Amino acid sequence: MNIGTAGERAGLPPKTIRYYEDIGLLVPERQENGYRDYSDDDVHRLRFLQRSRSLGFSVDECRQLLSLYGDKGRESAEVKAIAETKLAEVQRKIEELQSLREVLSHLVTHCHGDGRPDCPILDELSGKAGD
Amino acid sequence: MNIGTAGERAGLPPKTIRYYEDIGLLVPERQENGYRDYSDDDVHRLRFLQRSRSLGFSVDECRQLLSLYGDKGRESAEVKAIAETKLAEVQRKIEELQSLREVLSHLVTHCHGDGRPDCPILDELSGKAGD
DNA sequence: TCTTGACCTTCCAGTGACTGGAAGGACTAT
DNA sequence: ATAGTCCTTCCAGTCACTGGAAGGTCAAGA
Repeated sequence: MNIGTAGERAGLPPKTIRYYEDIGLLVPERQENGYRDYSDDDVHRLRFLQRSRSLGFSVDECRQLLSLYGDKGRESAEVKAIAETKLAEVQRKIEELQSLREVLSHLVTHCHGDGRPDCPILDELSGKAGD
Repeated sequence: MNIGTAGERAGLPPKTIRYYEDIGLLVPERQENGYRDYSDDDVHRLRFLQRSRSLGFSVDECRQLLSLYGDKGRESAEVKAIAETKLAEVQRKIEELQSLREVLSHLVTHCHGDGRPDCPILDELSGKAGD
């Protein structure tokens, strides 16, 4: 199967799939004409990668997950540990963004937003407003 | 004032400050020996940049904010618009991460995480579990 | 058969916002 | 004089792609 078709089935652009090959994530067979040849199994792995990436796993984490996926003798504890770490990271990011949201929404509601040049947002950013 | 001192006062590493100069965000005077010379006003701007960046504004947005900050005749509406756009982005990111958290925490709680090789996380990632 | 257009190939460069490191000059303290 | 810390520039690397150029391959239609 050509890269375009594989990409469609896996939900990934060909560019990305070639990149994954470059970094050794998934190296397909080649057809006689030099085109990459993806098997159904490859497409499965690509979809696996697509899902993992969209869940926020780094490419390196995906590499681990993929090798665990292919390893019949693996222990699910390893996989769980990776997922738990990621979950904690996501939680931390959510909290950071929430406090960021508080500050921004405070700024926005206190700015009259008309033609007057004085602006509480810039005042706050510049540190005028009592840090 | 040397770059190290300016960096300490503004909460930014010298490398970053030099980078900001490279991209034309803040170009300081030079001392006779060739060292960069930061005024108190420069430090103020650097702190402004540090705050804005940590609030999630892109460098380009910071550039806009900084020029509005220096523009006595600006309208606060412009500033408010930038902040509102950013607020909406932050909100969207929070929502994305929350749904990501749901999936991950579902995965984690359903994985027994022991020596057994079968693992619901990998099953889910591979698409076995009914997509 | 020719041609068009879509697909494929490789390679190189750019993104954003830094960060690391090398090589060398300047300054301070002892 | 010397050691150590700061400063300079320049180049390269990060992460995960993405864009584009130049050229090869293939399938369909006139």
